[in-house]
Amino acid sequence: MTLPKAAASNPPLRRIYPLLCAHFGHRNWWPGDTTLEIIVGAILTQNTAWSNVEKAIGNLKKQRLLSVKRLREIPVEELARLVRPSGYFNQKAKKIKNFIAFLDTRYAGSLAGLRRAPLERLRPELLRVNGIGPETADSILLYALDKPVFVVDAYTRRILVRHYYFEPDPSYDEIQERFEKELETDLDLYNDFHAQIVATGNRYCRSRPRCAGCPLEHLPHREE
DNA sequence: GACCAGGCACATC
DNA sequence: GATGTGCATGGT
Repeated sequence: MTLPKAAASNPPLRRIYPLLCAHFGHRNWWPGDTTLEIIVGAILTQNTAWSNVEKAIGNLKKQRLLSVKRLREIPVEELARLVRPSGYFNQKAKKIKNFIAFLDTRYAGSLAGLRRAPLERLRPELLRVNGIGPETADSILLYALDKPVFVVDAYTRRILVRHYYFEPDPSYDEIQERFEKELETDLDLYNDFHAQIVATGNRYCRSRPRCAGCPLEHLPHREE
């Protein structure tokens, strides 16, 4: 693996965290109150701005739908209507239903049972649910179920590539493996580090970056 | 009006 | 295995 010379002067990955944390403060993530709300939010936020997800979650809360029982009973068309503001609403309604069906089949509909299962078993199971890919699975595992997996998202990829930690188009697994290898296995660190990355992405490193003031501004970075 | 946002599945080569 | 496409709303 060859990286440009600029990468040589980069601090190790784990040193990025304190830089971000000093800037944004401890984030105390995920934005959601219950296990189920976090799981639903993880599905609804796929390729979607969080502000839109909030509207959809608000609709679900208003209808008291954030329970396994109510989500099991509601017709998928009705669910789609309620999550409409989050975009891809037909697909996302199905995905939520798919998760509930998985929970019913494998864990007798019990979130507590799900939470008790070991990570090594849970991750492959979640990835087999249609509509749950690596990021959604890992968000559920880390933020809803307190399992120590590092979540990789578009911001993670964009920021690390821009600062020469990876060549363009790194794979999900490649990025995740590197974080998990170079960091202590620590739930709170995984939780807050990813939250810091999202804060950085939202504020400074969207597809059209605004680097001025970014806590990583002084690191070597690719142009454009 | 164009572009973008905390993906994923599926078709095709 | 790599690449392309559909899915869709709401903010800038």
